[in-house]
Amino acid sequence: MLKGLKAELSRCLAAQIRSVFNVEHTPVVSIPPRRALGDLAFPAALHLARELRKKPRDIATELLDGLHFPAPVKSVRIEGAGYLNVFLDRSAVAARLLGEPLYDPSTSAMDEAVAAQGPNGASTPAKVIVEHTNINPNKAAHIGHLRNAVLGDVLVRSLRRLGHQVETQNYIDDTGVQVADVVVGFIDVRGWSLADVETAEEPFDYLCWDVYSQVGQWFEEDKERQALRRQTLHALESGEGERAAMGRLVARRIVDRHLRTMARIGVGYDVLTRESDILGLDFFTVAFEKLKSAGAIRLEADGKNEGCWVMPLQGSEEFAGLEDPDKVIVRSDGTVTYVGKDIAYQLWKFGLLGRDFGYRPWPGGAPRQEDAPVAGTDPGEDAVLWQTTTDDPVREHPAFGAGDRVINVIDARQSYLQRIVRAGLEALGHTDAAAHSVHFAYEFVSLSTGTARQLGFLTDADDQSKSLDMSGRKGIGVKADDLLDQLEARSAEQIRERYSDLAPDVLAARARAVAIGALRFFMVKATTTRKIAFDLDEALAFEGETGPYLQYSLVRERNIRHKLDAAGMASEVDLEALAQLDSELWADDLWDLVLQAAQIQQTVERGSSSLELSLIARAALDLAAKFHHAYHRHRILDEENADLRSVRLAGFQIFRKGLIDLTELLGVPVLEQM
RNA sequence: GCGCCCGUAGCUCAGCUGGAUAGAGCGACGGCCUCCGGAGCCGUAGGUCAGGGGUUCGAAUCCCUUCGGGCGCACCA
Repeated sequence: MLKGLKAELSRCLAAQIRSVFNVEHTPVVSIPPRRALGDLAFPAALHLARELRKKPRDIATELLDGLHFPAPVKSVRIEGAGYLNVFLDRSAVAARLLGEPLYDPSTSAMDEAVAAQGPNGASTPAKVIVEHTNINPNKAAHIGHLRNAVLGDVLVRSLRRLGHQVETQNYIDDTGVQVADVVVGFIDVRGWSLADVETAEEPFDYLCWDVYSQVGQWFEEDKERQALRRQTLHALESGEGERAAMGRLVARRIVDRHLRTMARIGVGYDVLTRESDILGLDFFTVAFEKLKSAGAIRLEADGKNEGCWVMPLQGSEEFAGLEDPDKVIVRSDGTVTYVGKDIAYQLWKFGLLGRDFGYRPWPGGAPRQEDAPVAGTDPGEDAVLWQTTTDDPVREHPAFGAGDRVINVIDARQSYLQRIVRAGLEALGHTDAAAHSVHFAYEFVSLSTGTARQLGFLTDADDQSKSLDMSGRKGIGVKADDLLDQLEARSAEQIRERYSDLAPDVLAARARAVAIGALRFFMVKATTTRKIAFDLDEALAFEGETGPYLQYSLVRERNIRHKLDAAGMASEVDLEALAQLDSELWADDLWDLVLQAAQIQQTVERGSSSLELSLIARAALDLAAKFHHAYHRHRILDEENADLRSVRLAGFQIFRKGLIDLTELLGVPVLEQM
């Protein structure tokens, strides 16, 4: 909302700098730390000090002489070291903010470089592909997977809000070792038939969680047994026989569970891409030919990689200092490594492979979210969730892949592999695609020592100084659904304390909304470069910097409007009348609330372009905190001065508009009551 | 060994491209419901921003270095 005004004033000041000093400078705009110093600040004089060899304050003085800013600027003053600070007509600005949309597309920082290279020219928005979740379909989702899914989902929401065309993909590695191990677990360890697995009771993902850690131990007991893993892996890749059928069954049932878990928190996808289809449609064969003819890979005749096709990396500075300057793409036994498959997949994502998947709707459709508390996530009854397929593709389907930019949400431990995939694109001459391949790297989630001990993963004898890494193989971790269940139970308990006579379904729906808000906010709040030591007590807290804190602020705001309506008073301000009110009516702390809300577009732009989504969470927190503060200091219902009531109501309306937007991006449900 | 990330209050962390008196939350202590719901608000205590150098009018922020911690550097994904 504020962005247009800032740009306008910035241009104005740039013209003044040009006429006074004859230099080109694009002034930045900030907000002073205290309202007494002004509403906007231009540190231009400080930035020009070196170039002009003058004291900042002297530069500011020269600039101020003859400087004219248009309305709604009321005055300009020099403050501090040489800031040019602007004071605004608060009522006029507030009226303008309420009348305008929160996002101004004309000032949106659309990625023009990418848009211009799009197949349809710069007029269409660039297509961004975001891949996230990507859980191995062999066990229940745990809290580490939740971090991935929530970050990916918030990124998707933010990009869409800024006007980008986004396609959300969830990659299903249904032919990997992890699925193979569970197949071995069912067939060789437990002696189950296909029918046994088909009819196994829910929760199937919980069952597999145990089978997977069981088979891990079983392999440990006798290393010879690992031959079964290799045998199963080959079966999965060829797609033939009972083991392959078992693998398909396990993957289908597990993916179904994962989709339900994610639907619970309002996370959905456009298309599920399956590794088995990448193999079945010979994507790698195509990529392999391209790599060979581009000279990007070579067959090793001797040495430790004898018989392998390798991609040399030593030419690139990025990989300088590596012990082994070559990366194996095709193993000596002829099978393809993960990186090889991923290069083929990445080529498809950019539309550079020259081959496409077949598609069909996911059986049963996209899982619905119960009560749909997360805004904008209910896919609707007729919504189709697409999956890739080799056998039975349908003719009519949306166009998938062929993005202008690709963002892969994968934890930071895989940075090296992501860089090799990018190097592969470069080696094929696709410099643009390589430049637009983004690895959204976040640090992984471990368990705090307290929580690890609480759950019995650590004993008092263990090293208590560091957190415990989760491990599916060892069965160490907190299942996503367990955490959600606990959150729901905890919030139901708290709601019951406040409202003892709620109908069970109303109580359950509210408890779900609070639980989702707490969980999603928790996952986005942390900086992505910081490892989360997951602590159950902290995650279950509903006070302080939490999702429920945001939700509660909106409940309070709603209550004011309800009371105003009940008292026969206006619960919305008249914008024209508001614009005429005296700026002095706005207390500084109330005005802070407005300024914070007015910066949302820039926060979301900065958050999504830097992939630091915690900025969005922090902005929401800051906004809610300012509201709670103003709520206590500036009452509306018992205020006798009608102008003061208007100004306060306007401030709260701007707050609501802003925080509702941020909660939608974060996927934190908004409640009427809690 | 090489590369990336981290080191800020008792604990968990914010501090954006260097800029106006280092901020939150939790925990501790003390206040505030005859109410616009206390999942909230206000206050007190608590910090040589790991150490050392450098660049600058100005450094928690940029550069170098030392010391701690984490992750990665497979014919596993």
